[in-house]
Amino acid sequence: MNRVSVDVAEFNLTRTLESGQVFHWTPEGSGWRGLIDHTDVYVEQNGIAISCDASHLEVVSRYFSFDHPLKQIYKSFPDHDFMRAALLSCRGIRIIRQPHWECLATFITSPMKQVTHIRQMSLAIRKRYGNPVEGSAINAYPTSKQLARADEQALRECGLGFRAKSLFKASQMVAEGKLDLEKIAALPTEEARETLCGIPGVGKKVANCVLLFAYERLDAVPIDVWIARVLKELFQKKNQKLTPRQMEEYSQTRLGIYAGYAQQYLFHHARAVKTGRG
DNA sequence: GACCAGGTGCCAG
DNA sequence: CTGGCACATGGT
Repeated sequence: MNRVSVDVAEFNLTRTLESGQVFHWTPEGSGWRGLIDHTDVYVEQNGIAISCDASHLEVVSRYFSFDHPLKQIYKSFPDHDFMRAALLSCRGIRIIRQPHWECLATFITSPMKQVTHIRQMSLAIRKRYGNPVEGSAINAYPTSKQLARADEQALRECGLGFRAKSLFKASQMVAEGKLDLEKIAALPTEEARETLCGIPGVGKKVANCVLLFAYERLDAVPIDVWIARVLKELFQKKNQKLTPRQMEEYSQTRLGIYAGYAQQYLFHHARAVKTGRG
């Protein structure tokens, strides 16, 4: 165990991990512990200094996207009061590069669930089906083959409710090779989205989450209940209603070329305001 | 106990 | 293509 430290401007570890992208990290000491794929990692932040085990630095740098040009991304944000407020309270959040299957599977469990519930289900699934990792209190996220060996009823016991069927079927598709998640990475965004939407339990919103959080499509905008409210706040003219189609259009044309980033800041800020943490 | 949560699939017009 | 509704679970 040999700790190293690197300076990263425009990075806030805690905000990033609490912004609803990823659900299994746990605060420990003055830092955070979690699994990056199968690697047990402990990360700390002191000012702009980020420290972790030397052997993890490469994995950590990629996972937390230290290469994203945050200054440039901030310049691309739309010029609105709410967006400025979101930047103030969310500064330093980076879009994480998650493993494809882990990201897809966790967001299949997300519809009509609060962030804390998604975390609970995710941890329950890891505990029941995932491989143990030495030094880690939680298991690795189970592979598609491991979940395909489960059954719908057992998945329901992890709190999934009606989402159990979708996750089970999706696991089978991937495990049987009917769907190659690695191939999706090479597709243009529109085709990648269509392919993802062919998976049970995956509609536009979940597809966009997966494109943004696992396939590096920084212009993908998941529109959930929170972002729908924000889009109305930003673009709805009074006495007019914003249709889903219009929200989709605005999200693509008015949030800048890093629309996914803008969306993440707006999402987190809107939630923080609501829960009194903003 | 009503209400809401990072929606999706299906069915009717 | 668009709007309405059922679908499970857990926390205020």
